[in-house]
Amino acid sequence: MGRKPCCKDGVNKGAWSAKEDRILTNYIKVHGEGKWRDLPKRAGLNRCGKSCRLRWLNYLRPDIKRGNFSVDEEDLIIKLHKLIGNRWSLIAGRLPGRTDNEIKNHWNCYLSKKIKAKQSHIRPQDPSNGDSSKQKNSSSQVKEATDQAKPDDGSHPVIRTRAVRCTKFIDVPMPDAANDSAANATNSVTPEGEESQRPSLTIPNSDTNINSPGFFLDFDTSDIDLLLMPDPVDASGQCSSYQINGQFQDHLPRADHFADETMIVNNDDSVYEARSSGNWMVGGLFQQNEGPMDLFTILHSAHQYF
DNA sequence: AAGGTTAGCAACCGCAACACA
DNA sequence: ATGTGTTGCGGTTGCTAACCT
Repeated sequence: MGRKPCCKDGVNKGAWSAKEDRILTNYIKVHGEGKWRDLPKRAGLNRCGKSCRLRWLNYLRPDIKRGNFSVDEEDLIIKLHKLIGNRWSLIAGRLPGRTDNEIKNHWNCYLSKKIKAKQSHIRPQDPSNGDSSKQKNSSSQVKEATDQAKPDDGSHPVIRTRAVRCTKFIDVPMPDAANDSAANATNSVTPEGEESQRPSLTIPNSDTNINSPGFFLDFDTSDIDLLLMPDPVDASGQCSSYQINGQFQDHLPRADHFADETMIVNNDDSVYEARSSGNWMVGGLFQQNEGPMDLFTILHSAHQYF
């Protein structure tokens, strides 16, 4: 047996009337969002729950910003789209008041073409591509927009982000011998009886100085093969060292910083996100001024304190 | 003025992830 | 551990107004 169909026959489809909007808005004001499946019946609407949810999230929500996209918003969309592709909800999460649907539409109708025009201005059209002035149907336009997510050289394909919640931040005074740490990367057992400086345990929050020496704890390292933290030295977003599967690399394939210290990093087969102010972290740059350090070594050292 | 085309927007659909029993 | 229901996401379609010929 399959599941019950979401929308029964006989429910209203298409554009919402002002009356339906009013009923839905009033209902959600009183009862709150959620339970979308039952909502139409309880609210007295002849709509399917999915349709109600969409109408509320994309149109009726009071915090939705209407009107044209600002230049800053467009820049951010372009930048984020370059990094993470068609992940509209993630992009929308960084544009307060904008919905994923609105951003997607704006991209498909306007931004993708704007970028394409810009690129063809910089790079003359490949003659093998045929006559670019020919009309294109809407599905091929959408496909083009989707393909914009793929870098031209194909070197940094975006797959998807993984996020791991961490609950502890260890503020560790870096040892003076930090410059030895890279060499000790695979063997950093604190000698018996040697008094180590005890790190202070804090809960990461918006005040956590991610640039201070230290690291996040309490996430499953078995599922992480790239660990990064924002480089306090290099504000351009280019990090000078990092590791994948325990191997140090010379240069990050690509990295970017955002105002809230989020960093999304592409490498050959993964995308990771680190967000310090939201207590989220997936990997991150592992770089101290004195030189790169092996995260797992530090984690091992730190675990002795817990 | 009329018909065709394009752009912008709202909504639908299918699928996958998640939650929960 | 598994099955089922719910929710969220991204792709796509359809409608309408504006613009063009």
